[in-house]
Amino acid sequence: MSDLMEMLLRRGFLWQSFEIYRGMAGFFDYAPLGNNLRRKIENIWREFFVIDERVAEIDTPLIGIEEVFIASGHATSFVDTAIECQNCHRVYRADHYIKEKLNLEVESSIDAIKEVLEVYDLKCECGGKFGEPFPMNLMFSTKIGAGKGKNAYLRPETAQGIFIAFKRLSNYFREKLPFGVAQIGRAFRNEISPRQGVIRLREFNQAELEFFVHPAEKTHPNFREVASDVLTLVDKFDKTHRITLEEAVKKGIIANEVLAYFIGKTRRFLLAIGIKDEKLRFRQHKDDEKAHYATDCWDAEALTSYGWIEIVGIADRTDYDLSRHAKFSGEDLSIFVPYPKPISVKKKRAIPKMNALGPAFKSKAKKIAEALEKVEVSGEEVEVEVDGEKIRLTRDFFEIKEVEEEIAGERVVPHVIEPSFGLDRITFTVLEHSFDKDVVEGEERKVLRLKRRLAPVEVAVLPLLSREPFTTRAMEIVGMLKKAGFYTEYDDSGSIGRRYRRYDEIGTPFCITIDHQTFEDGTVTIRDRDTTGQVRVKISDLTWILRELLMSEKNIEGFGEKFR
RNA sequence: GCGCGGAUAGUCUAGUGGUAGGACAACGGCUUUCCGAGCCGUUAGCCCGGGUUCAAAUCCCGGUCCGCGCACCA
Repeated sequence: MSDLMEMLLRRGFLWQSFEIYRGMAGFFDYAPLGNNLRRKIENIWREFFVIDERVAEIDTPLIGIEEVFIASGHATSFVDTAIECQNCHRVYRADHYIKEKLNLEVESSIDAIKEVLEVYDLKCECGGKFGEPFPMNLMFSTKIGAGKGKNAYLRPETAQGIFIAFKRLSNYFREKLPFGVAQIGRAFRNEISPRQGVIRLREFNQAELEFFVHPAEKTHPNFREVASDVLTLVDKFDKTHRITLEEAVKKGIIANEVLAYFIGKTRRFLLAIGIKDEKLRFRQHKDDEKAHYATDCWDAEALTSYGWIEIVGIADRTDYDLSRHAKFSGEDLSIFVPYPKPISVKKKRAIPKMNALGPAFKSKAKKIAEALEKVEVSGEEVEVEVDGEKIRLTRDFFEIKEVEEEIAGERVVPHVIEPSFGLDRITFTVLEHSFDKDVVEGEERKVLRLKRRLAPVEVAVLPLLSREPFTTRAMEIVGMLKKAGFYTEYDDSGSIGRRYRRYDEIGTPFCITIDHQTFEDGTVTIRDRDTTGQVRVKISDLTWILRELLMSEKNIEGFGEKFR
């Protein structure tokens, strides 16, 4: 086990779930410190992707009814049929293997695969025979209600809850594009063999933003803010670019400005929580790598002890999801977009002659007339559809009149740009990029150089001596700091040096020490985790000084007299 | 899922069939006090199930979990 993993376990960042029942792969508990860290990361994410944008956050059920995932495509592309070679035991996704070997599109059902295997006598590359095809269901299924119940799945991504609520959401945003909807929550994938600790989980935390834009206007009002940021891009041809976002869009490396904007914003967010720029890159998906819904997709990848791992996916999902849900639900999920100026067009319209229609069509005449008024006329005859019946009408039944019509706008199905964050991987990457060792007074120390804002314990209060009156005074200060809202710990166990190390290890940025001088002039010292330097400040100033220090990365030396 | 290796206290680890030991950590006490000091004490462990054996942490089988390789990761 790495030094970091050992510390995370021992000090209470991450624990294996179900440990007393011997555990289960793919599940982790967020222990007290890890839980606090992840929550703080989530809150900074909110600042970047909700508060700072035209974005609202919602929370939808973790359980989704079957219809949702049939429409979204997960029920077919997520529940794959697998085949295993009985000789070399390699497992393939059956439809992929058949496509590759036979160039045959095949339905991913067990029966269809079985038939293809028999008819074409398909063998493994090693020459071995395949066993019975079996389902490889990546969604957890369940039933809602008693008895037979209704088929349902635990959501494999948070996004679908947003698409489903689209009508309400577009109304909430007063039908004006662009807008975005965010959701932070759990998602579930029944991975075949999760490995690599928290990198691949069966239950994981996502922060997703669905940003809806006009398909013809993939621009973002704040693009200028990030346009000149320089970053590392690896395109789908594996070519590495070190360029500004503006250039990347201009050269067509990134398909559009919204995508580029969120790539830039994502990078700024990741840097703000302490991920190292030199260990961060954005990699474009190759054409065969993309999900079933995406046209262009960029992953933020971080360099960790597991190599480069995907921590954020930024995809242009186009109108795939909204169109699918529109089709499967029968609801109109488009949005009316007015033109800057109404366009006037000349059209030939049919004016129904009721005195001819009436006698000829009796009770249907009214409906025919209504249908007739809606169609555009091109020739001498016109066809209308009434109650599923097609009726041809000659000029005897209508007159033609040229009219000028104003068209105020059009209905469009928005495209969606989706930055999707894997919070567990991000939290882990932050820990890895923050974990450090240095030497203090000739001794190696472990120190977690978290951004101050992220520290799970923000301040530790330490009486220099573990006896009166130091302890009581220290506990009073703890009470004061807790009331002020700081995550505060009190600790009088062991020598002062030992205690400093304890808090260095978990990334606590500041230690307050109560010493002899405290009782002479009402001051204490603040010790900085990274420099181990100390300044002496008045107890009455402690709250505002800590608040200011924690919100920034300012040097403590500006806040008091240097002590050591 | 397959193959190889592993699992002993909170953590790290010694222990080749016969009394499970240490270090660090934690906790209590004494002492000391501004960078993992010292002394005394306490808590605490053989992954689970089965088998072989008079006797299993140790050998065998199965499972679980962890690591690595292959596969999978829409």
